[in-house]
Amino acid sequence: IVSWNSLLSTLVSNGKYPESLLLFEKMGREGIDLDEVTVVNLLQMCKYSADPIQCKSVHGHVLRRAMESNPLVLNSLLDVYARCNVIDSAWSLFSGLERKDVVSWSTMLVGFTNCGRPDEALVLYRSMVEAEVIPNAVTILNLINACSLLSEQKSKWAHGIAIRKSFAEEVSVGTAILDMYAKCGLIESAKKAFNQIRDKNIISWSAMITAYGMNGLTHDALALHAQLKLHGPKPN
RNA sequence: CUCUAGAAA
Repeated sequence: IVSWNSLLSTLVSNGKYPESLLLFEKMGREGIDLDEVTVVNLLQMCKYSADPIQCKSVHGHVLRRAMESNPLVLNSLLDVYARCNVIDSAWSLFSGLERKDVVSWSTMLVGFTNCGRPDEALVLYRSMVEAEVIPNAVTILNLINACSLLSEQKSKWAHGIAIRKSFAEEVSVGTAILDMYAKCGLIESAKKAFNQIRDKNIISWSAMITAYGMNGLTHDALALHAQLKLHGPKPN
């Protein structure tokens, strides 16, 4: 089963969607028992093909095999529902969870944001705090993204949270903050956020460069690009 | 030896 799973996993991560489906059917024919790893791999493939029907059928397997206790399975399922235009299914699954971890909450947060309901993402964040779940860098990142769609006020509020939890100098969070300000046209704030990032990577640099570009500061964009070539990080 | 959420373009 482990070798089947690892084969399936490589197919899925290379985007070989039809091939993985074939492999899956073959597993069925050979009488291989699906375990939770198989299911998670299948869900990954559903999410790249954004296929709610497939997703339902995998959900069926989950129920049939009593895998509802595996958080990895549930969280992947949640994620797939959340991005297959069936946010409501995601929500009802989420509400039914007895044990929600940071990943469940964060997944739900992105779900709302991607569905164009960032206000509900904020409401969700508040419930998360009430539930005393500790947010991590990913959570904050998603919160920032939600706020960047709302208002400048909310954005600053989210930035404040990032600072209070000392996530502001984390690369990924810092880059999100930078980008958020860039989209509001607050180029100075974006620049400050950029400078506060500890270990800038390619993504932070290119975010800053396009930030200048978006605000018509072509000269600064080019200057930064030159600096990047001098002492910027290597692509990774 | 296999599995879940996250940032720029």
